[in-house]
Amino acid sequence: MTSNADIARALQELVDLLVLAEGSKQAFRVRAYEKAVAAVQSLPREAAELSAAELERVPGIGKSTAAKIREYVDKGSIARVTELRKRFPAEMMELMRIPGLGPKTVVMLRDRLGVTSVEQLKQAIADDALQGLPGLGTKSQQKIAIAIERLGLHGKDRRNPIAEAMGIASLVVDALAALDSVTRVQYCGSLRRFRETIADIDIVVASNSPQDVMESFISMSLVAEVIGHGDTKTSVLTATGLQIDVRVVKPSQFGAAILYFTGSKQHNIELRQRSIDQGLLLNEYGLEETDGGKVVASRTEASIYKALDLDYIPPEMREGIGEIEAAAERQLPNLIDVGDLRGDLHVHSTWSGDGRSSLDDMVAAAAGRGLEYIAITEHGEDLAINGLSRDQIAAERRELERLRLDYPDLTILSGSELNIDRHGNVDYDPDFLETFDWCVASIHTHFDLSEAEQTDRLLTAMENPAVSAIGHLTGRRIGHRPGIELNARAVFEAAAATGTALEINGHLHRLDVPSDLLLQARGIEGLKFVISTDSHHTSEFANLEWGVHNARRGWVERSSVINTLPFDEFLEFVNRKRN
DNA sequence: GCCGTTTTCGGCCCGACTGTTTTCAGTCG
Repeated sequence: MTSNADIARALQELVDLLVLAEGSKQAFRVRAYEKAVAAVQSLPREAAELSAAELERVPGIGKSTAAKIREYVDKGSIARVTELRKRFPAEMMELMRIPGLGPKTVVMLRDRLGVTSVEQLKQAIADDALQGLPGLGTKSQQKIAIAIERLGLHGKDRRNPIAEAMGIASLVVDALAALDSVTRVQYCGSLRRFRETIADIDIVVASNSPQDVMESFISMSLVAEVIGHGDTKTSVLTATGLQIDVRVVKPSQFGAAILYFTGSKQHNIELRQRSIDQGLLLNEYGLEETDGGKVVASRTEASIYKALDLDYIPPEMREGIGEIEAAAERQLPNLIDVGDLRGDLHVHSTWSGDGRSSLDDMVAAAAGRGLEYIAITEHGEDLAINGLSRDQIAAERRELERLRLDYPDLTILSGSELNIDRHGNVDYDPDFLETFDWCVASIHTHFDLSEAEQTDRLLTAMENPAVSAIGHLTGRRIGHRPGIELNARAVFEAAAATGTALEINGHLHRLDVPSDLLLQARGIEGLKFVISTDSHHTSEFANLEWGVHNARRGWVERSSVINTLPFDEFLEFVNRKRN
């Protein structure tokens, strides 16, 4: 069946083509289809199973888009797209990837110079043919030449794994926060919304001395090149081509500024529309009355949402997929905070071949974080090199006995991270499996099976009474390895039916279950999650926070996360499946 | 193209920066 992701991709191509046809990203038709893409992506049902009439009832999808979705599902292509492809072939679309080149310029280059590919554009620049064209001078020609050289390094569609971006953002935030003239600093953009890949880093600074801030920023050693430098806004590139934008505002405008720079674009548009409807104007400096300009709110994000008669919407949810309507109706999900988590059920130590902190250190770190219970889950014996034999597990359990005496306030479970083989079987035998308090089962091999095979092996693993949770569901490594193919809905329904929790792995390289799949899991009765760190080092208990961010992005309710429960209730969940 | 308890037509978010301009178009977020 055609997946929602497939349909969204097809519509996105239509969006990209229409930008050229309409001459602007802001064209209403472009924006309408853009909205439809987001609607399909966040649809909790399979769009392919809906009739045109049903599709039209989805907000953001009208008569024309509904027909195109049906056309794509039924015929595998959209006539309008095929027609536009002839006008704007793929090579020409490539030109749109060059930073600084927009639809107007791309079309003009074709009409005036016959340029329809990057190679032809390079030749035209070599021939000095660009300058003199309307709106283009020597500088434009130079900038385009440089941008072509860097294409791929930091083009418009370059995206960086969140783990890399988070590290760099933290460096800059810490450096700017240390300045005397700075009162607040916050990274914003897709990083704050906790998207898994980040195009560039946006940082907002509250200060009355913007010049000081900008000078400190551009003198940082990680800055390789300054690409834009104004009174309040500076853009730079790092040596690896990652773009960082710093914007300075007055402390009284900080809330409005971080709201604006956190986005998403669609969320901002909807907030501003709502403002207009209430006779207000919203920009990055504040929310003010349209007539008179009296500022209604600006210092904090919360005050702006309140002034717009909305519940506070956390950054992770600001994607323009219905969160504003939900906030208006007081129907936002009851989201989870990191402080709600009482336990971590996926922890390794050096007993596992890939662990990097000792068992004693891991337990001490967990206790230090104030956790009430943890499961030590070394790799199962089937994982070559890293896994533990039965004898090793017996030996480690003796260590656990000693540690339980040392940490009376921490319940320490003897667990395992089992390996799901290609047929859905796991390590050890049923009798030995019963001796564990908690087992999470994960896929570590055979990433290239078909969707049906992957789904089957997961379903088989979930039927095993010893398997209390499925670890890092898709097995993806963000930016490095895609996840396995799987029928997500079938897996979610089986997890709910068998009483198997799905792990939300908080490792920044994983964030797995991915948030887009979590959105699809909304409304499945009885489905439970466990937010885990997959710690291999004491520092990685911080992954609990990342896991929570990812869960919030997926609108996961606190009540569906089992490690928010007091230990005895958590144990009830485990035993319900075992008995 | 989508949407609507004041609209089925006429709206549709807002501003910074750059390079080309002598007041603005294009791009970007």
